[in-house]
Amino acid sequence: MSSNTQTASGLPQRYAAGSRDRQLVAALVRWYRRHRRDLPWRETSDPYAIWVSEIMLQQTRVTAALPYYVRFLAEFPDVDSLVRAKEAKLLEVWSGLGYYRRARQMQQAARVIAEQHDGAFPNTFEALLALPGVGPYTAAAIASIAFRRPHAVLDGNVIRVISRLVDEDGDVTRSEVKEALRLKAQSLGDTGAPRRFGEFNQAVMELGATLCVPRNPHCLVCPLASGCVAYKRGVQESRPVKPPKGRTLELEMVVAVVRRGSSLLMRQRPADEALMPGFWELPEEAAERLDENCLQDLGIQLVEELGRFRHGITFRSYRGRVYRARLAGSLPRGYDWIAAGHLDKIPLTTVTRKALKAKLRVQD
DNA sequence: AACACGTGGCG
DNA sequence: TCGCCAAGTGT
Repeated sequence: MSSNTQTASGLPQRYAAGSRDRQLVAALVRWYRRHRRDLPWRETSDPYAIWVSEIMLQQTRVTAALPYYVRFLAEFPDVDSLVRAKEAKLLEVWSGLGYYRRARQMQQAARVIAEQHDGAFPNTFEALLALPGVGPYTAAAIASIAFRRPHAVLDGNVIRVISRLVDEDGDVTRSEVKEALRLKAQSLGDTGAPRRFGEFNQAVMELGATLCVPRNPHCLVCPLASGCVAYKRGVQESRPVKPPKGRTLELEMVVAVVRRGSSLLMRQRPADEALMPGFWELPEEAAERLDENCLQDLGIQLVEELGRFRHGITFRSYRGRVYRARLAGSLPRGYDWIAAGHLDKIPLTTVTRKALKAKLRVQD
């Protein structure tokens, strides 16, 4: 499959491959070897460590993932330690990185590896794809980087680099267009050494992350410039083509700081909650419009505004206000008093971390 | 197929 | 400030 330039359905491939491509790929790999960033997951051949890095890098920048990667591997150095990890510890280590489902899925995958693969890391694209949290991108990345198998990755970087290279003008959110780009990436990688496909994949991604960036790409120093159709036509800034985004929904949010001595009123989100299960948070309410009575159902009366913050999730944008508040009735269901000194030992939602930070700013 | 999921950096 | 978007996956 890897060297097949036809689609499974027998459709003709969309972009031609030739000896020109081989030269471009060679130039790209030379550039990569010279300019690649020193990153810890590039210094290991341990499939487990490479898997951890690939999961963390999903929709996440290298600079954001870096400290988490180091901490995670120190805390959970192998499959076995991840299987045995306490959920609270896992979430604490992941807290702040985002997409928290990834952490739980990693533990599920670790269990699958321990139980169904006898602890040996799966080493084929198909077996990797079967792991929770591992999709086509991550399976191809691990297969090529850790196991030297010839599978092209398709991520945001590859989409950008290849769509510019061939001047793809179709909407890259469409699956047919993405598949055409993936096939082109595969055929490019197939012009090089099969067991170096991982290096090719990383070279394309590194190019996308550092030179072939969304705005103001550095085409003058790009190793692919001589073969880049979009650059030739001067339309590189207009590739890839994506549909316009819908408008974001503006919402208000109120967060209450209720103190008892040096403790704060907080609740742990239920384990079956869709959004950030198991995380701790201050009492909060969100709606289009909120007044000072908004937390009365919990018996909470707002006293004084302490600070403001903003928070956005997908298409929703929250304007948050933090209030000093007091508890009129008894302890609301699901709530507890948490010692302030304990806050750095439990996983907090980002809204709560932002609220506490906004409050500190005001009180300083 | 279209959405939801988090967060931070950049122009 | 604000929108874009980053080494995607699951539903």
